[in-house]
This record gives sequence, structure tokens and C-alpha cells, in this order.
Amino acid sequence: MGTQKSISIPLGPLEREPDGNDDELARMAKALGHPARVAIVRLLLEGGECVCGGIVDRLPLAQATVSQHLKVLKEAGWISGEVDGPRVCYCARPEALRRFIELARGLEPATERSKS
Amino acid sequence: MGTQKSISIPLGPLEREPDGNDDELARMAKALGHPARVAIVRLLLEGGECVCGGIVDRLPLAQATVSQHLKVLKEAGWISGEVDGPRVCYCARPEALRRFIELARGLEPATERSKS
DNA sequence: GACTTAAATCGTATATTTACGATTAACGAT
DNA sequence: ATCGTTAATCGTAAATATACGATTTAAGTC
Repeated sequence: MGTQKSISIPLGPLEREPDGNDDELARMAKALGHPARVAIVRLLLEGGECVCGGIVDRLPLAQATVSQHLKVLKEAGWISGEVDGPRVCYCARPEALRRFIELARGLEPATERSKS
Repeated sequence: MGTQKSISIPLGPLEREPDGNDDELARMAKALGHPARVAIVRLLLEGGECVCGGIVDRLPLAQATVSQHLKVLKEAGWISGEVDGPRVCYCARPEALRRFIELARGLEPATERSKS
């Protein structure tokens, strides 16, 4: 998928934690940054679909394209896939979503976060 | 920025709400899907930086590149920029982050969400 | 083994993104 | 008006992403 260049901020006077967090968040966000992939993650979190073919049936995309999207999501940790006979069963990783939300929340400084 | 193709799921027997939510989430995620842009959003949410030049100083990127990233973020609603004399002051839109998190949370079906 | 089915990968065309230097536009100050 | 300064835009090269048909791989069945 082409690893993204990492940006390192010369950490200012206030000493921020050394984030590779920006990279992690960017990676996950980028992987989610396509409507088909959002749809796939949602589908899998709903638990109904699981098998690759089932997903293909629900999207207006060719099998090869869906497979590519699944690969992107898998590489970014959004989903996992295990072989089940002749087919592959994909599952969303709920902890990925939790992590993603946590990282997003971390964008806001702690002082602001306490308000909500 | 190149509008992304929208995926419409043939809504199943369970009648899901007609999501353009997938599109909205994908749009925001895509915009955030680069370390430099995550860094910019974080920087602006921290409140310290604001002026474009200040942001350029903190990133290892050329002015033109930063300007492009700012444009992407602005188009996706992550930030706003208002002219202040000869310079432009960018601000993060906290409601965008809130919306983003809300959309991400919406990926998980409501039944699961009540557990946390 | 031969055959079927499911999913991944290949090859490829097109579009988009990313980055930069150079230029332009906009503003304030002289 | 002219001069700096700041930010946007232009032009462009290189890299990535997207989509599809065709092919290959893998697993199960006969």
C-alpha cells in the first residue's frame, strides 16, 4: 500500500509525548478513507456478513476490487481474515475501532477533553 | 480534491438508515489520512499555532506543501481559516472532531455500543 | 487425479495524491 | 506607487490508489 512518510514535529517547549501516534492515526484513517471500506467495516461490525463472497454480493464492485479493499483494511488492522474451508471469513476487529476512536480523541488536548 | 465514488449498499431485510454517513466518514478519514495533516489538526487543536507560517515552521515541509494540506483539511471541514492582515489564521473546528468520533462510533451497531 | 468453487494476485489503464520550486495575489507599511 | 511579507496557486514529476478482467492459487468434492 505504500508506507506513508512520517512527519516528526520538533517538539516544542511544552514537551509532547513522542508521537508515532500521528502515524498510527493517519494509517488507520487512510485505510478507512474510502466509502467502500467504511461500508465493509460497518458490514463486518454488524456481524452479519463475514465471508468474502457475501461482501462482494453487497457491494457494487468486482470481486477483485473488493479483495483489494479487504487487503487494505487487513494491513491497517481494521479486520482479520481466517481461512474457513474454501472460503475466507473476515471479521472486524472491534479493538481497532476502539483504538481508532481513542487516537482521534487524543487529538484534542487533555484539558479540553475533560470538558465533555 | 477529487470527489470519491459513493457506494450504496442494497439495504438488506433489516432496513438500515440510508447512509451517506459512509461517505461523510470516508471523506473525513481520507482527509486525516496523512501524518502531516494529523499533525496539523493536533497542532491547531492545541491552540498554540494558528498562523500558516507558524505551522510551516513546525513541519519539515515546504510552504507550498503545507498550504496544500491545509486546503485538504479545510475542504473536509476539519479546519477553517480566516484572513488576518497579510496572514491567514487557521483554526481547528472542534465540532469536526466530535462529528468524526460520532461517525466512527456509529460504525458499531447500537447493541454493541451500549456495552461500553 | 479431474473438477468446482472461492479468494488472491497479476497486468493494466486511468485518476489522484504528494511534493517541490516558481510565480502570483493580497495585504501592510513606507 | 513601491517594497517586503505571507499565503495561495501553477506547473510538473513521481508515487499511489482505484477499478476491472484475466489468471492463479487453495481447498473441497467427486
